[in-house]
Amino acid sequence: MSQNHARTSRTNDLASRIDAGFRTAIAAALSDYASVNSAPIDPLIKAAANPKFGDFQANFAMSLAKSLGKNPREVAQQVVDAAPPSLRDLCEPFEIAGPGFVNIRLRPESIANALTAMDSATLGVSNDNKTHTVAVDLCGVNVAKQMHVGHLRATIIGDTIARLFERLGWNVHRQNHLGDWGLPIAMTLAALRRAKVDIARVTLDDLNRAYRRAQAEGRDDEAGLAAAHATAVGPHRIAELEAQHEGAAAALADAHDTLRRLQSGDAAVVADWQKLIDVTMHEVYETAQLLGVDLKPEHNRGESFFRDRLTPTVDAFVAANLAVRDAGALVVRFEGRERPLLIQKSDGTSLYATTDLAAARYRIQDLGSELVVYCVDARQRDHFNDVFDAVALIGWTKRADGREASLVHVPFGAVLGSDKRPLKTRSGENFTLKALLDEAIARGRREVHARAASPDAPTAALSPAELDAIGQAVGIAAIKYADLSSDVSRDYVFDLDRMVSFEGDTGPYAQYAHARIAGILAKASAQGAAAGALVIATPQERSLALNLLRYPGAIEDAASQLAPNRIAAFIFELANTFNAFYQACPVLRGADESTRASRLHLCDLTRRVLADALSIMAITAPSRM
RNA sequence: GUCCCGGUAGCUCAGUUGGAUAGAGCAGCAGAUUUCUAAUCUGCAGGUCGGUGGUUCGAUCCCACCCCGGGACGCCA
Repeated sequence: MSQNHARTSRTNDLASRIDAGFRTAIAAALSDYASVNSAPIDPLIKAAANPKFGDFQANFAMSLAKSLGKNPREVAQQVVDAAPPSLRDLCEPFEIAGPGFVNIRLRPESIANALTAMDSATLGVSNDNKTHTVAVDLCGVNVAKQMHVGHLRATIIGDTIARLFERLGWNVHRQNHLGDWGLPIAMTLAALRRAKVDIARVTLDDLNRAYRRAQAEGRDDEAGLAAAHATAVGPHRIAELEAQHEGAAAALADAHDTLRRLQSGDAAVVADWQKLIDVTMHEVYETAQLLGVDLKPEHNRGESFFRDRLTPTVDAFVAANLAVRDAGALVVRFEGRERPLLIQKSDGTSLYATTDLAAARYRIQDLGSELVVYCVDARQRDHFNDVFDAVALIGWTKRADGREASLVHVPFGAVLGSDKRPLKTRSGENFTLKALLDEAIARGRREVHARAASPDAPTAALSPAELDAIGQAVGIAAIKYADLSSDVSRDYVFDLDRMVSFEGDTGPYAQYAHARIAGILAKASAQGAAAGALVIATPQERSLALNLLRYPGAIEDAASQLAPNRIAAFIFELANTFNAFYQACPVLRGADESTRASRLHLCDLTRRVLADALSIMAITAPSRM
């Protein structure tokens, strides 16, 4: 995947100030030479590969020296000598090492000052004040179908990306592309109406069964019939299959008729269809709430929303000479690609690509998005590749203000069982999301209750209901963190034992670090101890402070790369460095007053950054656990 | 057959426009605890970065070919 999908205004953090300082130094040092290159030279500032090399390193000298035909260490020295005071004041004297690396070590005062500057409501994260707009396609449930693990990913990855941009001050449009139109819905609807079921009173589970039954009924058993003839089974069996075939044909005809009435606005059918959606969405919203996901009716932009835009979409491609007839269907062809994009079936009706094209146009030209993010299963990679190319071909990536929007698919991998096959129940069915979450919550509660049983546990005095609430937060965090903490495009094996573990790179580990800090802060508050001026003295304080300072950059990187795992990696690093600090640096006992005040300040900042980062993934951070 | 995605420690995975000795977690081993919550911390051990060539001062990263695994391929979404 290509890198920067979103341009965010870069924070004025330490790394940026070092970067700016070196740019100035390079320009000054190089003014001696005839301009080698008109482009500004990137000082290539990185976090140091190893603590013994300092905090940051600048890697510009090697490649630059080559183009100048000079010795890299000399070039590095010349640049270092030209460092402006703004840069020199920040750092200890520079060291030139190896082939020409510049090692940069921050002065403790610089760290304390930068951290003090970061201590605000924004925590140093930039805010674009709604000058950018993004649309995020998420969730994408199908009406009358139970949510399964695939929807878990489309929902929480989408929600995290949406929250990430909200945190950066973007205008965010959540788009729930419901499967609420077309033949599958009509089949279920027809079956329910035939059975005279009161649709408003059924559960999603009932609907799910009706959906599957309708699918099975509607399956045209031509293949079975042909096989029966070929393998010479008895006439009785063939008659049975023929009857089934006729039944299927009748069900299908009924479904088509229902679809026609739905599409032409038949009031009774439309009313039942709406009930079907209501029942489905009621449970979807419940699940979303359980997951902490911001998903509401106003985010619905399902297939039905685009129904009147389908014909104009097809017409536009025909008018632009971008679609051609092929075997009765309309296809868009691409240069250098065998695979075409079907935008109209030979019976004249449209299909999913048509809706996606209409939706892309809506998101860019009606909503004004400069970026449209699709959180959809990786198996639809080719499909979106084609759709995006088609949108570009017809020029719909151009926004009202003339700027180009980009469309990006964030493909996510499958959730696998321990057999490395897509997760299934014992009976071979897809796991419903609800079943999965119930199990995780039960596990979280078990862990929390077990620990509260110890008399000196901080949770010992809590009521069972309070412990249940914490346990639920732990269980949900376990699942969400596991899902979001590795590159989302990859498959992962669902292993509840690992996820719910309080050790290692897990949600509960992060929550635990937060609870530990909250415990100290509560105690400090009870003792009347207050945070004060920061003093960075020990290696653990330094490490914690530097990690805190990385927060704004981590958030910006996560956004520009649409990579939730970057947030998780930051959280894990921070929780780790905090725990090391906790071990080595007593806050409330055995420390003089100024040390205590400084460490309390570090604790307070760490807690807020941790809670803020977790909130972007919509993971709750309990104060006790 | 065409195209897409992946292959890094026993297992699960990071690796941010090519940079110093490839990093974590789990599992294993050795330590630390009358705890500001040990759900923790410190240390040890663990690698032909799928393979072979190429580009480069320098490659897990870029290019070519090959091997293995997964996926998608016109009227489902």
